[in-house]
Amino acid sequence: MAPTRSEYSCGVTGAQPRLPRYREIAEELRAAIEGGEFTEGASLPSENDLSERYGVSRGTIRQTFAFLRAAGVVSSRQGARRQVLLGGPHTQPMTELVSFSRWARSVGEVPSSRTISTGIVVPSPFVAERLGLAEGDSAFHIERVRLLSGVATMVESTYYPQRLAAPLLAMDLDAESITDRLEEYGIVFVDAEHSIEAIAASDRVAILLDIDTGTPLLRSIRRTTDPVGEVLECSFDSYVGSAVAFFVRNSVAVGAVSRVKTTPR
Amino acid sequence: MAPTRSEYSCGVTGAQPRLPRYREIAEELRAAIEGGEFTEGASLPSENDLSERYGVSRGTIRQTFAFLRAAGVVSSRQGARRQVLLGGPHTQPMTELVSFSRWARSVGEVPSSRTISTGIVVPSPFVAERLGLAEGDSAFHIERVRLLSGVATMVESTYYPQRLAAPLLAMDLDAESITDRLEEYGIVFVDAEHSIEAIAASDRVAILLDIDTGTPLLRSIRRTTDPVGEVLECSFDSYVGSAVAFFVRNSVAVGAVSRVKTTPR
DNA sequence: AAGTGGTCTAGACCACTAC
DNA sequence: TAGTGGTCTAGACCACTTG
Repeated sequence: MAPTRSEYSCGVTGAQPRLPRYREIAEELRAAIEGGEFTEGASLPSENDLSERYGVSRGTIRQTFAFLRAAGVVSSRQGARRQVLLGGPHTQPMTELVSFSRWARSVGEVPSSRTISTGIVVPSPFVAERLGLAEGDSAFHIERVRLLSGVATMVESTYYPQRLAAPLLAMDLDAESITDRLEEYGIVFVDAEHSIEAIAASDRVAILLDIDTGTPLLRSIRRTTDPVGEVLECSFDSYVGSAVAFFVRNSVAVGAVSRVKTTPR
Repeated sequence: MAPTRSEYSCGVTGAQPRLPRYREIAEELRAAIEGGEFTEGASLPSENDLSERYGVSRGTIRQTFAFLRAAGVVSSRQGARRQVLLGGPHTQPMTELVSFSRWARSVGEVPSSRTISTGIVVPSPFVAERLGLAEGDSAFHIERVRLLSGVATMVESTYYPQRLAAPLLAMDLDAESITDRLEEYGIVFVDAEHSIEAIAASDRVAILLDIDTGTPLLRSIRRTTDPVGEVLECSFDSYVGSAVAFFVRNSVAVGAVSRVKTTPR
């Protein structure tokens, strides 16, 4: 039988693209969990309960749970009710993970930045390969110190493909979120790879962050791509070790993390 | 209509539980990708192609891709063919992420370990909370140095609930994989949370790892639970920073990683 | 305009859990 | 044994991309 939702197609409120039904339900459940209606370890209603309650098919409810599970909010095992996996850091990861500004605001801090240098450079082979450039091709480079409510927290050294140089040069790098502004240009970050390691602060970075040389830094090397798979940036983010951590939740079913042996570069 | 697979129920070969069809197909596709049949960025066959080729419904193929996508193997966007997201570190993360031994073998190294201490302790409130213990309750503690082909690579300090003390005491900790052995007891690790940060090596850890005090370490605090949600371990793993990194791939759709502000402990 | 992935329905059987 | 989640089918319409 055909779907019964007469309002199946997009609303014309003009606002946002409207979430699919299974996402709406996911957000309601997430809100209920964060609101304390279901505490950590509590059992959630069954799929049949929910499909009746929301007037959707069981398949839709399963989509909802697949989403919440990937987000690390619930666990499930065959035969038993699903359980809540503690609140933990709330998750809206992709955008927040890529944008320092958005993340900072989401944790209640005021983000700011101090630009150290910008310009066209010929990147190292390591970066060139990740940007998909031929050897000798140049890239646009920005180096910034990022501050959390006034405290220097990270040094960010980012390489962009040349085609992004124009919009980037037109921005006030210290005042706006690059990610937000690029989004207005229709440039969207959809996939990212992060390599997370611990390194010692170089003299240069130590001065920028106002710490001692050799202090442990948490460095994330990130490569971000757009919907078509084109590389948008390759960034080296060095965080003051004592200020930031990465948090990962994974289950047998969903695995996006792995441990790798580093080969000296 | 009912499913047409007459062999729908489990085979009786007695071997392993047999993978569901969608996983079998996923492994075939993964093998094709790793075998170079589809290179990075290549387009994959359409869902209709594959459902015909494998003689399954489109829904099953979609399950296959949901799995591969969560594993970070493929990307997808509405309207276009799915693409291969580079080989990267091969993924069988959960088990490998939890077991140092399995991981070491999977990267072609020989794992070994040197036990520093074992015993019943009253853990810190931080650990007690994570193990789900009341204040003052005791836990079983094991501290080991882990070596990769003879090189000290990590110090592992793990707390287990008391009920695991018996099986643990019966093992030869330096010779066997705890994870593997516990699995034989029917104890399975299904969910894990990792907090990843950079710290400086203490005097004690420096001696154990044969490095200088203050050297950057990559520390992962892990909490692992079984299918019912009972905590199985809380572990502090400190890796020599130059030896190991964590690798994460995430997309807008699947987010298991987040960045957190650390509060000094 | 044709093709592709995204969303949704309705119904079936199975494996496992809990009582 | 009843209930729950896991797997699978068959078919529908939609939003989006590509030629």
